[in-house]
Amino acid sequence: MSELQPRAAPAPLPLAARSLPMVLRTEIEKLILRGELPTGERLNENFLAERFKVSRGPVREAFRALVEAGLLEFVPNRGVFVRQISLAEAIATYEVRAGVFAHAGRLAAARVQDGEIHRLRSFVEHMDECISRKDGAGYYALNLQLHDQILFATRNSRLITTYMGLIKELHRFRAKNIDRPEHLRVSNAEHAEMVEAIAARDELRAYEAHYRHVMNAKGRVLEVFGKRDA
Amino acid sequence: MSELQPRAAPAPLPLAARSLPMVLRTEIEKLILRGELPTGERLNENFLAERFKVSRGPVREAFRALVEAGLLEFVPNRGVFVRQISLAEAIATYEVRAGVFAHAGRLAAARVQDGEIHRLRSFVEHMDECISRKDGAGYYALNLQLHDQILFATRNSRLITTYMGLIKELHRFRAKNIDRPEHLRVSNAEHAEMVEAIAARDELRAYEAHYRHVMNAKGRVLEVFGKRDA
DNA sequence: CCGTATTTGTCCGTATGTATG
DNA sequence: ACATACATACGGACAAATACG
Repeated sequence: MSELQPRAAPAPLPLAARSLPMVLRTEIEKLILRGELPTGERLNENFLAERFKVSRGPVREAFRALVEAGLLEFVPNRGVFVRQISLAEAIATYEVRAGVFAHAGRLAAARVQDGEIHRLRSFVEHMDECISRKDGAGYYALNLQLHDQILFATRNSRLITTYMGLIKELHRFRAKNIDRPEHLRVSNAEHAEMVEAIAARDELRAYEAHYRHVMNAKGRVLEVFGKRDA
Repeated sequence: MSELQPRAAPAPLPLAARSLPMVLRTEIEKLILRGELPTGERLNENFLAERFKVSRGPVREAFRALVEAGLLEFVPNRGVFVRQISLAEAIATYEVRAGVFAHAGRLAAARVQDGEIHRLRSFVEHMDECISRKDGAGYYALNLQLHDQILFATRNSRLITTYMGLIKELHRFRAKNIDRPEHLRVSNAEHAEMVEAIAARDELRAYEAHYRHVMNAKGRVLEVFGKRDA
């Protein structure tokens, strides 16, 4: 065990405790979600294997997982591509997301704890302040936290993973309307209604509020992408 | 030949992307869903590779996909196991399924076509006849078709894949209460309400009817499995 | 249209880690 | 507890398919 170093690992990758394919799966997912791998781009097995200093086997296994997750597309004998989701597919996915998130709102209304209500309301207030300050990045970050807090209030981890899976597929269509203050005001008004419905523990009202919130977001995406994409 | 694509992304979408790992993924999934591979069982790479007359590489890739789909569980340096979903996890998944299926009912009510309504009603009638005949297998088959028909009426393929993914995870808890006629009568009464709500194109009524149907199924599962599983 | 280079698909060997007597 | 047997983990080699000049 002294000088023998089977995998001394110059390690450009954060060697997690998990297996190599799992680490690669996570790392490649990050590259996709951050947009460093453009949609439609083909992923070269050799290139990624060399970049992560591993062989092609683990890379291929990571690919299979990401295909199943809907982030990559597989074409036999040609390779995998960063999934180029069409506007029609995005609309369909937004609809599913609306149903899931509306359900999350319903469950949150049924199960939210008193302390959480205060946190939810403070998120909305701080987001209003971000709008006044024209702090789009701050709004975006708080927006993610608010949604996470609502999901957490459902006490249903399977619901959370389902929702997250849908979100990831839509990465290409997200955060494009940060710089539209009028959208932000409308969006945060919806947040306020969602939170108050949860606070009132009114399940159906929360369901409807969350449903409309995502469906309106779908409409805003259509405005932005509707003309130039099919 | 008109214009060529610049970078040739997912070119001609191969309707059946058949590669060896994909075939194996499907075959192993069938084995799991049919119960030929008991839950909790460890899957030996060599055994499966020899059984399908391939090497271990494609088998491992198929494993990764099925892990991502939630059908297998992965333990580093030990292998993959047929996922042993706990009752608590099953309850959580049933809740998600309820939200998704309720949403399907809502969309179906909004988009169903006249011809489909007749088919939906005839399914319910034939299922009633199956109950009278004590034909559990026939009821089960029609039940699947009814659910498929409702999902199809949503015109949202992403919703269908999401729902199917949830169903597969619950395979272990399904079709256990076929031999309970009293459950069947209740279940089909719920079907009738679902179909009539869709026929009336009443979105919220359809939402509630479908929601209750799955939640009641969750309750019936709890009755059967509640005592002996945690 | 053909030949060449590149990439994917598959298989196998070796090392490491785990279970077991 | 130790040694042995066995399964997984990863890398690498060869074959097949595709892309390109």
